[in-house]
Amino acid sequence: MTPCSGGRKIGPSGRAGRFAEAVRIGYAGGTGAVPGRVEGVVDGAVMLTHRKVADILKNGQPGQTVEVKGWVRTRRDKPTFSFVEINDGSCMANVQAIVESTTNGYELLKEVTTGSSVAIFGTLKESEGKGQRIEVLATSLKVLGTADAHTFPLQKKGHSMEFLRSIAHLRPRTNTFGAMTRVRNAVCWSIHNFFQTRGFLYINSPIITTSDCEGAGEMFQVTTLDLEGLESRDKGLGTEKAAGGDGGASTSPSVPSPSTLDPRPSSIDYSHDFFGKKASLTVSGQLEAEIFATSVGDCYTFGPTFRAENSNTTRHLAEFWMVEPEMPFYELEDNMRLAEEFIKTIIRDVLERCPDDMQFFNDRIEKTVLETCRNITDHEFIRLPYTEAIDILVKSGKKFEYPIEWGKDLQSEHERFLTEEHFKQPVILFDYPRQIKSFYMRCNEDGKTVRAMDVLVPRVGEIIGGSQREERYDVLVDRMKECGLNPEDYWWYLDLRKYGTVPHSGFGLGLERTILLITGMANIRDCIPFPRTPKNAEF
RNA sequence: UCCCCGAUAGCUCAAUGGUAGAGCGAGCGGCUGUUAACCGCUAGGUUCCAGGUUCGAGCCCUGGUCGGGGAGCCA
Repeated sequence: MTPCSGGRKIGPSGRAGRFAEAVRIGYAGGTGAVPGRVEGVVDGAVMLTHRKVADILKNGQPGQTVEVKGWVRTRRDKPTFSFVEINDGSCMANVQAIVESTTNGYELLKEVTTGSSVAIFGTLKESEGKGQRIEVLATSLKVLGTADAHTFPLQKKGHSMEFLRSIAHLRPRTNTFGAMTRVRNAVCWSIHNFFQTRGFLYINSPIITTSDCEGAGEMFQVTTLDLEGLESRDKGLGTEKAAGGDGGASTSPSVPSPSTLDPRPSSIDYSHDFFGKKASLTVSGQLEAEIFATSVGDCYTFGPTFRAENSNTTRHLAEFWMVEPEMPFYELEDNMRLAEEFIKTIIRDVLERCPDDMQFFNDRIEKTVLETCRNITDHEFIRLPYTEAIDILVKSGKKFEYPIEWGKDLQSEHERFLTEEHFKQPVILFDYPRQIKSFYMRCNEDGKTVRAMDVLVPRVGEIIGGSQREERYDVLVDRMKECGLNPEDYWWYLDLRKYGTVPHSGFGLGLERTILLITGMANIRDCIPFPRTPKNAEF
């Protein structure tokens, strides 16, 4: 996360100096910025010449002289003066400035349109109107940058999410995306804080991988080969598929991967490629996390993850952020306990740190988000074995589009029934049939199930997928063969079991799905600054 | 990738096969403190693209592009 402090050094120190100062303050300050708690002075830093809107609205007192800088949201003219509302992204609310005919720069008011940037110097006073505690009586107005009202796309009125996606470079200036950005930041802070306060080490797992068994989905290829010089092989969207990755379905013994089905002989010699072998963007940091969990202990990865599947849904991105903790000596029950505490802590932190933003989401986006959040923090998650879930679904008498049968993976409609209708709260499903789960999940003694777990939440579905890992060398080798995998390809993974193996567990949490859950946004593309989806990487 | 729906003014949407409309936004004017201000006036269009049917297509047909919802894959 970016240590974002209210205090920055200004003056001749220049950009590099300011950045260094910000970083230093971030480390010293520890908790980072909290909306509404912006400090004018931090750790001896030079006081800002201007104050953030969040600070003025929260701490500003009548009589104080202030300078406020930001972007104009709206201007309302009266015969002898104007109201100018300024937002700088530090909080949901705008600060209202009164620009009078006696204000220096009053003649510039024509240029003060929605979207323009201004610096206003003035005195704080109690507001005569309703709706705000305090406002700025301007003594001088400077227009930093105009925004042609004819062409500036953002208006005072609401816009559709689809339209805002088409102007992703300007949408952070809206209430919704300002709030989303602050909530996302709070979630990231909470994630690091949760693990750091529990002694987990943050592992920077690689983005580029040459492991063709990393799995969990179709991969984006990374190459420096001259593709235009190569004969087109009509790749289309993704042709690679391998086993593995948390929650991923296994490559069934009877179903070879698509790449082995390709009748065309490979004419590409990867020994000439940059890494000397075929390379891809990571689909999971789990393998790296397992290596470190079995050496330095509790750890987590947190970074971008890439899936080249041609998924066009409100819950999938081609590039998303995933948190993957991995813990030695944890069995499945410990894993579930940690996952539950993790989600609850994130939600509690966001509610505490972003109350205005959350109120906004509840008022304007989805009127049940606060209730949903409280419902999650206040109740114990249901723990339900897969087999019992099947029973509940069968006995529900509800007609589902897809049949319910032990051994088949649950469909979205089944998961939604359990979490939205039957229990009306998060459900942790565990002990899934071994034939629908990945090779690395620990086999149960019943010979039929593995120690997998999925955390299902209302509206979003699967938010966490995880498992206790198979730590028994021989069992893992047999399981790989059962899944049609060649153990030799996994020699280093097997080494972890060969030398000082320990029971261990882990899971993966989708950051954007967490944002979906907490904010009530309808589409995951609006839960990340710049969404990457099939046919979309414009910004 | 599959199924369904859609694309008209800057935005959100109307428009029986027969003159292309509204609200908001924008511009101008008015208003003694506004709060998505309010009141009046004005401007604003290659109806997604390419074909086809028809005397005539925003509307019907074919193909494409893009977008939305659902499904699959999964986080």
